[in-house]
Amino acid sequence: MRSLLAITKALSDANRVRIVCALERGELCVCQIQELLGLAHSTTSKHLSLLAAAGLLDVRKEGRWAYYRLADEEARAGLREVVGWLCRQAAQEKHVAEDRRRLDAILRIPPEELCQLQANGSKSCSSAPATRAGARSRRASRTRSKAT
Amino acid sequence: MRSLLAITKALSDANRVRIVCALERGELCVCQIQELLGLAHSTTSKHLSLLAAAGLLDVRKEGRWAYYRLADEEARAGLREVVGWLCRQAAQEKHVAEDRRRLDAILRIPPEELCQLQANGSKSCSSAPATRAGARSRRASRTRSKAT
DNA sequence: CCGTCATGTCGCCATCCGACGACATGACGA
DNA sequence: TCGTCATGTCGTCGGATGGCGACATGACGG
Repeated sequence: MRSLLAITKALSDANRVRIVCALERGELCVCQIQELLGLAHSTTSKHLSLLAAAGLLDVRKEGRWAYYRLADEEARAGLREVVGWLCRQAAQEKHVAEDRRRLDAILRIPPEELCQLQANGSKSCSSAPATRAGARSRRASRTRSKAT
Repeated sequence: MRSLLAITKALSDANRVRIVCALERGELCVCQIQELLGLAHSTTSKHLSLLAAAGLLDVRKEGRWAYYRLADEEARAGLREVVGWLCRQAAQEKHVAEDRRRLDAILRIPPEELCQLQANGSKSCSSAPATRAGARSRRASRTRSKAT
């Protein structure tokens, strides 16, 4: 009952379901997920830790950055089955469809830019992609140029 | 996100998972589930209501008695898939295996007897089936003889 | 080394949730 | 009709949980 409940409890929160659905499209770094959810980074980190502890997510650390993705070994415990069901159900909810749109916008912003904006206190930079965010980010894109 | 979260939240509690797994063997009346869980009847009733509200259970009222079973229309919303996965995962947990044993014992006690014992304050009559519970229940078994 | 930065952890607070007892409801039997 | 009985509902209470800010950690750049 331990691990089973860990999984069901992990999937019983709206923001965590949003994370899982977002990661179905591929791995994301913490700041991108934070931007998608619109939560404080501490809260985001806690959700990610909880999902990872339940075996649903894997982490890949690269320097100061952390990339989360759906666990590769899902098939082992039959997790892939539930995750697939979850995302299929979620796809019918408008909230998740909205998230897909927002994620598209977020992915167009370089992650370093995201972190800068988040540090500066601007809460929803993804809802204002019209600011030509990419322009100012040329400067900062040295550090992580190798990462996707 | 509404109904999806209702389902995942409903399955995020150990006692509710136990209920779902127990009902995989067939419908049960409230007093039998209450006895299996060892909870107050108000708590049991609340759990059942929550599961039914999420669409996981159906109720069948017969006189003063209420029988709960896994929802027939699960296939419609793809619920059967999750319930199947849940019970398969749960079957590997010793808690649920223990529940199967206890449920066997409970099913050997006439429901009216169960309710009498519960009303008399004896908490775990299923753990003491050696009292020849069936003997005294001959008197009371008129009312519900047609059920089951 | 030292500052900066992305992330993780901790402590706090508001809210949610599961547990219970007490009472309400509706059905059966007298 | 009236008491009894199985179940449902309500109010309450304590613990769990999600949210945040503040601080710790470890990596990069100087």
